[in-house]
Amino acid sequence: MQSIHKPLRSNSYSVPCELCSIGSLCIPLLLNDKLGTVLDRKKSYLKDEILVSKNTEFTRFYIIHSGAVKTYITTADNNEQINGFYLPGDIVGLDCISTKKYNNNIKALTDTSVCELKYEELMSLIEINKNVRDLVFKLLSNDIYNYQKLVLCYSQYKADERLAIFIHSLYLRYEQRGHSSLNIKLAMSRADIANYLGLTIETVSRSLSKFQEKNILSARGKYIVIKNLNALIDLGN
Amino acid sequence: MQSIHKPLRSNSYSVPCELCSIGSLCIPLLLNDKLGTVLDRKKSYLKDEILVSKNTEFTRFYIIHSGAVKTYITTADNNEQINGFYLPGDIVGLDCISTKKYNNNIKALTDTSVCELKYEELMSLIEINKNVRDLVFKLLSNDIYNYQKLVLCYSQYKADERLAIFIHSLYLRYEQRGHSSLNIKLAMSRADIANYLGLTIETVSRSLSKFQEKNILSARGKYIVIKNLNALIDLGN
DNA sequence: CGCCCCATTGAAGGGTTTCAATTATCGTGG
DNA sequence: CCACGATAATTGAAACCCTTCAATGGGGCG
Repeated sequence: MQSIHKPLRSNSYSVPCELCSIGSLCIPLLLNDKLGTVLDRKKSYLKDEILVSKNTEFTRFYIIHSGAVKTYITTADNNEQINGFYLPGDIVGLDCISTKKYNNNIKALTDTSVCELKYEELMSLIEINKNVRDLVFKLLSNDIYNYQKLVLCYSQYKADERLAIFIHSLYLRYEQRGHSSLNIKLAMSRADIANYLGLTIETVSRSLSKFQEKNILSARGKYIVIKNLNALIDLGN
Repeated sequence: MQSIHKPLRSNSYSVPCELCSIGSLCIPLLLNDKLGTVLDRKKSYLKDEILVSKNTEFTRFYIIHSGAVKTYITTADNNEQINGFYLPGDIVGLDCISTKKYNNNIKALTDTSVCELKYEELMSLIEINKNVRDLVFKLLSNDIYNYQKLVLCYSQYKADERLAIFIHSLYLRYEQRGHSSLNIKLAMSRADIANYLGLTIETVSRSLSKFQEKNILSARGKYIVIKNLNALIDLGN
């Protein structure tokens, strides 16, 4: 069974540089001569490795090339609270410009390679390149918009609806990065999904089972096949 | 009874210009000669007046001078979903840079006066003033950070805790704007609070009653007096 | 192949919502 | 200034959804 899914979107999924959120404004492409000072390309981290600890000095953004990371804080009672999953093409750290510190821990969900983009050097680049400036504004603003949608998801929707929205958003995110497919390989565990959605593992599992009974999707471990995209969208209102 | 509270923080509460989120970088202060082209100061709106409708072209930010506004979308089933309250000194519209459209409706909660800051002109100002640029980056980044905290609030906390966090955050926001006081006049109704926190009116009301039984605060209509700030903070873990 | 972890499923309990009724507050006009 | 009506807020009881606790099943990795 698994062999049906595995080739469709494996852990080694990555975006070509021109499809990442930096897009055609990738700093190395713009400034070949500065390559290496602004951007350390393709640094690798192992599954469960911590890229960044909360409250350490903010020095650089992380742009996911392959794999995936989660951002989370540790609450007073030593629980994890995940507030973001980042997939290939995504940029991590935009929330840190104001605080100058990392507001979250960043941990690799699988083996992950990233481009590391130094904050200070990006800022100096902004001064001499209007396109880079506009891009960074756009990325920041888009991040806010995404969080607004997440807030909406939490405060308005029930468990089934939240999960439907979550899976659909994963579909859309892959699509935006040029991987339009009804077959999704989850980078994160059920526990991570539950935590992120403000639910328990059991509830997520039960909702997935309901979706399968309704023939909306099939879920087998980390492999999800969307069988009725419209029904999935409807569930999220 | 009401007369005890009313003078403490009335509807006419406003921040002096140097305490708003724009701070010492207020555009009119920086560029006296450009005043009027970049910023229309102190436009007034009546209670319940809609400043902006969702999906209209994004042209300007709104900086609250006095009063308050809420941002919200209307869901498919014609319900409101509030995702932000903006108090004097706050800036509205940062999420619109990427979409070039307003992502939310903006409505005045009370009679409200705002500074209207044109987007295009702010952008040209950014090119010639590094401080303005850094400020805008900071505001954007801070907005992301705030939404992260809101997401945390939703997914991790129960009704009592959410409400405690909400009231405490109002206290902190007034404090940051130079109005440090345990007496808070709510700009929004119970219905708005409930909607924002993902709860029902009844749950909010019951939680408030519990807080009063524990002598943590007193709530009378829109007037709240925090009687035990530490206990309130503890409730939010 | 076997172990361990992750995921699934079931049943009971708790918190929030829903529905309903009452009380309080605000704005308006006499 | 008080009275009135309309709106907002509070309180109660039942229903529902999600969580919690517990047990079973399955998949991945050494």
